[in-house]
Amino acid sequence: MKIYITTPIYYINAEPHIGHVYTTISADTLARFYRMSGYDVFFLTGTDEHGQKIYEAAKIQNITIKELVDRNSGIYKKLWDTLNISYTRFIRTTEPEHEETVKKVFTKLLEKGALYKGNYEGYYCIPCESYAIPEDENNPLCPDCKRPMSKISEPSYFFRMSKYAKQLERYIEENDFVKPDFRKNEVLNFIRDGLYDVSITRKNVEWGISSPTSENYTIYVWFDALINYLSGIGYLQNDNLFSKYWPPDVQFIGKDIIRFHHIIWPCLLLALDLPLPKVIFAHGWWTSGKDKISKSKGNIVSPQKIIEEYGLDPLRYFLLREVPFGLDGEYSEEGFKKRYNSDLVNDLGNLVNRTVNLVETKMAGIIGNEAPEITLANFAISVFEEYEKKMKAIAFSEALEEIWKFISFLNRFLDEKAPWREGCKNVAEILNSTIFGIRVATIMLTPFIPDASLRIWKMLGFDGDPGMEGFKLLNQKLPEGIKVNKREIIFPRKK
RNA sequence: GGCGGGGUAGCUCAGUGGCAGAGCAGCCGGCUCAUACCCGGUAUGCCGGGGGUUCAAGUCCCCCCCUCGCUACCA
Repeated sequence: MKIYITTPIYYINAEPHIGHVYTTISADTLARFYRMSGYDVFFLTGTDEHGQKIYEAAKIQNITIKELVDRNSGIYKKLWDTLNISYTRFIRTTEPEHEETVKKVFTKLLEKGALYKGNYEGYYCIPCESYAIPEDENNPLCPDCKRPMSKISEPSYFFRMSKYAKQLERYIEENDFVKPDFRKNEVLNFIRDGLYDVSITRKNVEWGISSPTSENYTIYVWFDALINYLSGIGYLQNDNLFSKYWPPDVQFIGKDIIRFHHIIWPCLLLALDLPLPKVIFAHGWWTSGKDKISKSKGNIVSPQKIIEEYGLDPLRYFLLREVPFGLDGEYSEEGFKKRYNSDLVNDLGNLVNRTVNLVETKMAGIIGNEAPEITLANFAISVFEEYEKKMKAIAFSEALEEIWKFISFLNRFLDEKAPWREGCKNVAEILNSTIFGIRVATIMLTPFIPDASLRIWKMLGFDGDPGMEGFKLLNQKLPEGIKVNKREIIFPRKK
């Protein structure tokens, strides 16, 4: 069983922010979940490095383009290392293999008659370097930057997208391709209003892949960028790899790039006679003080700062727990701290700490391997079933809620059994069962908070790594004669 | 303007025509192995407004108000 997961490739002209981090952590968590489920996972991410803005930026900074793209791409790559992102491949659009694939795709589409030469007439925003349709033709302003646009006319290759509208409409109607569900109608309406052909080359862009034609055109960046999902697994280059993983099972995107991914991208694949992705999931935005987080609004949320203060896993946890995946979320320091203290410190951290403490004081640190108490064991099974269902539906916050139901159960279990009480008969059974429960919770938490989970795992005295061994560990009884390690506070209380 | 969501407790939201709910926050008390977890008790609502159907309406129908998306080349 294979699964192919992608993130967008990130445009290196911008500094990575919480939105990039959110998409990538989401994809990573799903990738880890499927790996633990025994799937053969290919997880692709990378950077988008072409376009006029990159060219200008290098000029302004007085460095070569190569220096600029290497440096900025490196910033992303390094950040993903910091965030524990388990990508299979980090693709860069400036790699020769990618550039070659883009040209091959262009040629293939041309041969199939999916591209034709035409003339682009419309409005152009010089500062944005983009074609756009202004709201008011009498006073054409850029929909993006609100500055005046000029009317231009230039030859261009067009992609015959209109031809695939009906086919795409049917695919969307009949499949769970557009996620979340409430986006489905938006996309269908858009298609039903009629699709235009889209221009895919530019005349005046100096930094990009040149078209494999006699004229000197540059392939427009979005076209170049979308092809990464193909070139990343060897399309037209490595047939074994490609046929093994194609089509994508889950593609993560932000809601701002739905158009490209739910319309243009599948049309492109239809033109190439390739099977369409199973799911493209558009997540929401993080806001702060009700505004979209952006540099210009000055309400930047720095992932690095959060990590310095709380650690990586609390950030991963917060992003996926706080908001139902797909909706917008409000970020605030107070909200973060509340989640942290309430869920990670009070519920999970305290459970682990009190249990290990009891094992130390009541059982000299040794855990037995008798079968766990029956209601606990049954609850563990039903929680995992729900968890698995939620994860497969990419409902991260709900999956975490399931885990927390179980963590609450374990805290209650301890309280009701009260193994610290004088004359408590079955201390060993109670504590072994609780440890068994924490072990189950830790395994389920691993895709979300791999580092903290492993630390808990080690503290309980278990060998190996649940991230490597996967969910099959759930069916095993506890190893014999395990001794817990020294107690450590995994999530220190804040303020 | 067109299409589609929402409007229910302080906050986030669940709610199949049949006694208005959960989580978090609050208050009172208990328990206490622990990074104060758990238990018991308690408060809080014109369920956006108006009309209708019904023995019975957050729930179904009609009208209105407010709000948020989408309405093509922003990676």
